[in-house]
Amino acid sequence: MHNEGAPVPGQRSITEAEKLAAAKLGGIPIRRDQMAAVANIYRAASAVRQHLENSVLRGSDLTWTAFVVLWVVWVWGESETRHVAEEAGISKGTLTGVSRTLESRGLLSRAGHPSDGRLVLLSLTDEGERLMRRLFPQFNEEEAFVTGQLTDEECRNLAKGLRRVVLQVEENGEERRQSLLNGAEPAPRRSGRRPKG
Amino acid sequence: MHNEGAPVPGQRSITEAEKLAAAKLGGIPIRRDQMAAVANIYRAASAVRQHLENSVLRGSDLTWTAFVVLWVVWVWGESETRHVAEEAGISKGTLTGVSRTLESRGLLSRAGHPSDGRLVLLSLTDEGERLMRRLFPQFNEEEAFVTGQLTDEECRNLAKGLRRVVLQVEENGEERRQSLLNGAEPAPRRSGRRPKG
DNA sequence: CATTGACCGTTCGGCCTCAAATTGTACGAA
DNA sequence: TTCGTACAATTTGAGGCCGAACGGTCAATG
Repeated sequence: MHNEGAPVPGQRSITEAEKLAAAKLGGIPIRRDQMAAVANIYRAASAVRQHLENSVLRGSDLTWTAFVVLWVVWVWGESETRHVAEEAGISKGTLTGVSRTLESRGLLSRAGHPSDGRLVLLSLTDEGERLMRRLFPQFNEEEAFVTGQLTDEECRNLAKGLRRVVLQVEENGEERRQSLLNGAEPAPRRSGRRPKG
Repeated sequence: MHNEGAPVPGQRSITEAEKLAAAKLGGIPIRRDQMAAVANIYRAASAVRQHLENSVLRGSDLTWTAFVVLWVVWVWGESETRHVAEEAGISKGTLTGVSRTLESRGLLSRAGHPSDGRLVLLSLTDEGERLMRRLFPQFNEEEAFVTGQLTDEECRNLAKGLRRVVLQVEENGEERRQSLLNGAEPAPRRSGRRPKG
């Protein structure tokens, strides 16, 4: 079977996969180091999310996203939704749904902005505040667990490298995407709302 | 406004957030480096996924997950679904849906295993094969773009650190989660299928 | 040869997710 | 004051996502 040589899911299989991909492409050069970096970023993110959801978050029936939203509002205090969405890394549309769920559970409250009728402000309820005070230390302890094979300095270096990736996309991504389609209109998306008519 | 001090979304805001979180917890120690590492893993994963989906994948109307599934089948060849799900980092249930979508678009084909009636084998159609041959180089080029601020060696180091995180969770995660609930039955989940009766 | 237990992929419920369309508010200019 | 533009959050449609329940298949055991 093709899978015999890869009993360990992590490093082995990726390295193995790289070779197979190289063979597949026969001649066309691959940026292997970059490929490995991206693959492992995604893998690590999934693993960490899964572990957190199935340990500390499970007991409070929170998803990763719901927790992040609560966390953002907790540390920043009452905030406009667009800032929360930005900071939590989700779209405004997603936030509408998530915050409604959290509101229905009595953890979050939404209020109109006193002077600008377009804005909605999010803040934690007392119960939400209590929950975060209890949950965050546990969450942070699991962050320490998942990074347990790294020293403090290695964590800092890891974060530094990742920040460069984030900045690269945030600062140059839009331009890059523009130049990729050079002139063509951006491709449609199968899903998404349709025009009324 | 609370957000004035954080014009750059990456490093600044996280550092700022850490301070605010520290203040919130007043006295309770935080593992900052670990927190920053985890936060940036997730941030980077989202940024990279978003960029890829909105550049090379958009044109073929593929999601990240759909692409990864195709990629796995492409490099490993005809494979049993459980291996594909494992390798792609998604659950079996999700794979059922994704592979059905891909099959309906004529990119993937599913066939029963000749001798074991429980298994289903996935393989690319000719069209799927052609698509990947065309798409992967573009995908890899964007992987190079997002890691453009890192040298080859920095990419390797980044990958190495991330692999340690993945391995830590894969090797010790289950045990850790067990010990966390020490004795208690795992908390229920709000969503998920209900017993028939 | 029937039972049992292990394993496989599918189904299902409740979320999350995005981007585009929509609705509503704000504010400056005509 | 009405218009138009800008920007806010929400709605919507298609799909991804998980984990538990499920129904089918396999192989060993009695």
